[in-house]
Amino acid sequence: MARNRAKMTFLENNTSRKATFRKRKEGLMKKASELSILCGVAVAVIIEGEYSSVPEVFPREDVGSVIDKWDKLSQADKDKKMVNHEKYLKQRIEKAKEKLNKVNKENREMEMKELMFDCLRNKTAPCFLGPNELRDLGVFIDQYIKILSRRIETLTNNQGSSSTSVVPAAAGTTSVAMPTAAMGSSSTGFNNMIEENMNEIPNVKDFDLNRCSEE
Amino acid sequence: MARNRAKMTFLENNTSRKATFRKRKEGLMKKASELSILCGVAVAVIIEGEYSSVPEVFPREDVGSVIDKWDKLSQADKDKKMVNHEKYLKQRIEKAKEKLNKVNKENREMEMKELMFDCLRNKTAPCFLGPNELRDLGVFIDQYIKILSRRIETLTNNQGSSSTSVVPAAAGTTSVAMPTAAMGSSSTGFNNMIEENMNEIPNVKDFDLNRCSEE
DNA sequence: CTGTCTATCTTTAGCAG
DNA sequence: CCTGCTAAAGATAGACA
Repeated sequence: MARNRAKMTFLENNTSRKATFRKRKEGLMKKASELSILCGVAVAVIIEGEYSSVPEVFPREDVGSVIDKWDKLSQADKDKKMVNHEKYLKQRIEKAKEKLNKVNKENREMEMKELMFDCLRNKTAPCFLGPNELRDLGVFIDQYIKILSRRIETLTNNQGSSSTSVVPAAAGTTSVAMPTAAMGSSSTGFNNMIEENMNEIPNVKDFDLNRCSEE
Repeated sequence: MARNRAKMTFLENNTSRKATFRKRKEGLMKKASELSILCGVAVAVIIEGEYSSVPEVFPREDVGSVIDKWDKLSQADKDKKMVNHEKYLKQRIEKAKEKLNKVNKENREMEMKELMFDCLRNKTAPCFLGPNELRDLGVFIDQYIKILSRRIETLTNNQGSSSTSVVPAAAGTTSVAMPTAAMGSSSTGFNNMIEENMNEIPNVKDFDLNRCSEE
């Protein structure tokens, strides 16, 4: 996993597999050692090598004591803890998918936001938008206005004399059915609010899909 | 091990120790998983947590099969493989020390080389050198000249008409007792040779001592 | 094969919500 | 307690000696 990102599959090439085995075994042992030292816990690592007839074993007084404790557990406890590799990987895939969905959602939101502010700047919606996109944009703007309204309400009610410059009470909770049209004639107060928010248009986040395929 | 380098000791702070434990446990499991996949070997990791009553266990069909194989080994094989943590760390320290010595040696050599070429440039030895340093420098230059002579011999004997421009046969194998004096009146041939070598004066290498203290 | 180098990729300590 | 972020340290694949 350097120079060029390798995909996470069995290494067919004999030479490189063995080289990788040696290197990564060292790395794993080191990590185990560090975890053991930093957190004061016993750690045992057993690697059943195709390269060494005898399993490679890591640290801690003797591996036996750690193993013994494992052996003495009830079967129920073992079942609970003994995640096999496939389950482990499935768990990781699930987590990765969740993250992917979340980031995709965030991306969509941000694109919407950018689009919305573009509309405001040009006083019209981009001509490349289809009916579906326009509807989605409308829904998004509705929600956005609601959020802004709620915030305005909170701020005016709780701390009317706050130093934070907030637009008094324009563009209330009215839902905008056809937003692009509505925005073309928005009030001055609303425009001020827009100005303030212009600065915080975030960039579309990136999400590395390879991280999913790797796990 | 980010932002600021932490020393490798038990984490006294309860909160950060637990946080580190969780993070590093995940990391260790991931590494184990990867090693298992890439090299097609069975790997078992058992972590006896102070945070979980039951040991944390990693992958591979069932950990039991890996453990069983370990259990079935002869005591002799076990002793051979069952390096305890202290031994493991001592081994690493040994290796680190060897590396340190090696790098120190290289550094000294390179400093000598630089010094030598400084002498040649200025046609005299730096005034800050004590008798011992001068003697060491003399010894070094002796050796250097010998190496050069040997190379010249090889090249002139084996490929006298080679395209490689090499000084014919100056500054033979004569040992220089007081090198700085001798060099002040060196032959033109030798000076040419020096010119050629000027380009390859290497920088003094660095060696991170922290890497030793950490292990 | 065993060790060394280094450009890249991955892990993680310390913070901020 | 947990989650997410990020700068910095660590790990390592591929090439080479």
